[in-house]
Formats: sequence, structure tokens, C-alpha cells
Amino acid sequence: MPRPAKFDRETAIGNAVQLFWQRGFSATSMKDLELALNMRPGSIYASFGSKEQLFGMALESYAEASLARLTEQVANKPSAIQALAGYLRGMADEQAEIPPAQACMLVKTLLELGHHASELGARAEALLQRMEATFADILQRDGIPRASAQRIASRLQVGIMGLRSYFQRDIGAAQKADLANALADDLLFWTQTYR
Amino acid sequence: MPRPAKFDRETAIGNAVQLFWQRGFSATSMKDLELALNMRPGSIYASFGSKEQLFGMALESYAEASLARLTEQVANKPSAIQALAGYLRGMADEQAEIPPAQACMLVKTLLELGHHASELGARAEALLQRMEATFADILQRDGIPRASAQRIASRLQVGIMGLRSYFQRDIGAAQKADLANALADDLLFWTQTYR
DNA sequence: GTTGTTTTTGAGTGGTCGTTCAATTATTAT
DNA sequence: ATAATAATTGAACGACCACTCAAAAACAAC
Repeated sequence: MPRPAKFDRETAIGNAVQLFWQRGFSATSMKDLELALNMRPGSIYASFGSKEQLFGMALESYAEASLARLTEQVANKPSAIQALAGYLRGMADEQAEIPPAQACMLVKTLLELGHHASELGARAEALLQRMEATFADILQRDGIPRASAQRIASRLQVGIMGLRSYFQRDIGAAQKADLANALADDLLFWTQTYR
Repeated sequence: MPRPAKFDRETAIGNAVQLFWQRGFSATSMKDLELALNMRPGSIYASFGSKEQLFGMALESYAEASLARLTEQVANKPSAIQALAGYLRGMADEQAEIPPAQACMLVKTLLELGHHASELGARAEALLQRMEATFADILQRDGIPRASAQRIASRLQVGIMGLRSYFQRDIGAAQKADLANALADDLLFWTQTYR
């Protein structure tokens, strides 16, 4: 007997991701969201609870997609490390992606909200941690011992956070590719010296 | 004949830096500033023009201090590269600094505002560029050719941006020191291979 | 003490914020 | 058709936003 929802939940959250990713939490207003989701305030609150909860779902969705992209790129490759290096090199090409926000949404959230004062910031930090753990897993798959893998994973995440933040600057595609390649080279170097 | 201003301009801007650095532009309200500067709205607007202009001054002040700290640490050292490495290693110790905001204010601003849509974001980007140019200058002082110095400077800034963003996470002092040392080692390695 | 100049004050501006909820609309089951 | 149920609407809410300005206060010069 009930009336079915006319909007698609996944695409709605997808649109929310785009908005929140670009503008951040504070600078995104409910007005903006109403426009982007094509929903009126009542519907948004009935469906997602609050702006904060919606942001949480967007964050989770973003992280899930990022993690999926990573594991997919590494799956079934002979050398996990080489695959990881390829993943890094590919970061420069994401410039043509949908939103003109190159920086990681998790990092943007962590820097905007902080992990101590904000539930959302803490969740962003946890998701970053999960990413890093995945890097470590991948490295161990190539025989790198656990402790070394974790160290390299940390350095890798530092590099990625820096790289994508740097991409927020106004620089050319050539320099982007150059820096992404440089980070990939660093990774290969670390795996050799740390082993 | 005029009545002199009773507040100290520099300390006022210093307090503004602290607030803006921690909370960012959007999340800092005029109420917050009134409290931190111990000034009433009318005085703030008479002295600094607007919230945006005040943020601009705070940004400039922050960048100037950062640049001064860098050049001072490198001045009169036999090896500029070694001094630069020391500067990097010292980053882990800044955890005990006044505000619990480890990430660079310029990066936070760039990520929050973006360089395209915001005058403030564009200024943050310009100041980051100035930092990078200074890194390149320092490297050239040790005989590294111009092109290589610029490349290394870019990689260095990527590393620093990542490192300080990573420091925003909830990690121990030991890991901070470890990662700062790792970046310093990377710098030394780059200067050897790129020469 | 008086005058001249400037700073400081703080109540008040219109606007926007996130959020709510009674009314309306749309769909399904009978 | 009708009834039952749920999704959608949008006007309205109090709170807070950045900001203004006329009045009051504080100093310097005489």
C-alpha cells in the first residue's frame, strides 16, 4: 500500500558526494543540497536524517569507492608492488574526473573538521587508516615483512595525501604526471631498501 | 589630538591566525573573533575591513613567519641540504606548538577555498609557490642545477604537505619523528640521484 | 577645562543557516 | 472507486551569520 520513493538513493548520495567533496561540510548549505539532489528539505531529512548524517553517508560512499578502485587495480596482477606503482601513476590522469576537486575528500574532511572535535573528522581519520592498512596488506602480498610493509604504507599515504593536495594547486598536466611518477619511483625504492 | 588605538595590531592578528588556522575560514565566526581579539565588531571592521580581509592578513602573517623560520634555520649552515634535512626532522617536534593544528594553514586554506573560486585560495596558492621557490633557491645554493632544484623542490613540497596533513591524524610522537626522518632521507636521496 | 579628533561601543540590520511539521500528493491494495 | 499508507511539499521557526552606524568615550593639544 505504501507510496514508493521516487528518488534513487544511490544517485542522490552520489550527488551529495560531489557537492561535499568540492565545497566541504561547512560551506555546503542545505539550499545547495536541495538543488543538487532535487529534493525538498522535508524529504532530505526524512531520508537521511540531517546534514551531518548525509555527509557521513557521502564520506562512507566516497571511501568505499576509493577502496574498491584500489583493490581492483591491484587484483590479479603478478606483482602487487608494480600494480601499486601503476595505481600511483594513474593518479595524474584523474584530472579529467567529474569534479574539479583533486584532493582526497577524506583529507579535506580531516583538515576541515579535525579528528578530536568532530565525529565526522574522526570517521574520516578511521577511513584513512583503513586505506593505509590496505596498502600494507598489498605490500605483504609481495613478501614484504609486516613491520616494513606498515612503515612503507605510512610513507605511501603521506605521499598520496601530499600529491593530491598539491594537485589542488594550479599546475599543468605534465607536472602532475611527473610528480605522480616520482612518487611511484619512491615506492619502488622503498620496497627495495626496506625489505 | 587623535585618540590612539588601545589594541596591539600584531598580537590581534596573531590571535586571528591561531583561530583561523585551527578552524578554517568558514567555521570561524565573527563572534569567535570578537572573543579572541577582545574587540567589538565595529572596531574589527574599522581596523581590518572585513572577515575576509582579516583572514588575508592572518594568512600573510602565517606565511611570513613560516618563511622566516625556514630561512633562519638554513642561514649560515655549511651544507644547505643538510640544514634543509634538519628543518624537516624538526617538523615532528612542532607537535608541542601552541595550537593543536599541525597541518599547514596554507594547505588547509587551499583545500577549503580552492584556488579558482576564491581570492583567498588563490593567495594561499601563491604563498605556497613562494615557499617552493625558496626551497629551490636553497638547493641551488649547494650547487644543484636549476632544473633539478625545482623538481626536487616540488617533490619536497608534496612531501611536506603530506607530512603535515598526516600529522593531523591521531598518531604518536614516535611515528611522527619516524616519518619526518624518512622524508629527510628521501630529500638526501633525491639530491644525490638528481644531481 | 575646553575643543578637536579618533576609537570604541553594542544594539540593530537584513539575510541565511539547519531544521520542523501539518498539509498535500501519489501510489498500492482492496 | 475507495481506503490505507507513505513520500513529498514548502511555509515557517528560532538561531546565528557577517556587518553597520549613531552615540558615547578616550585621549591630545591648547
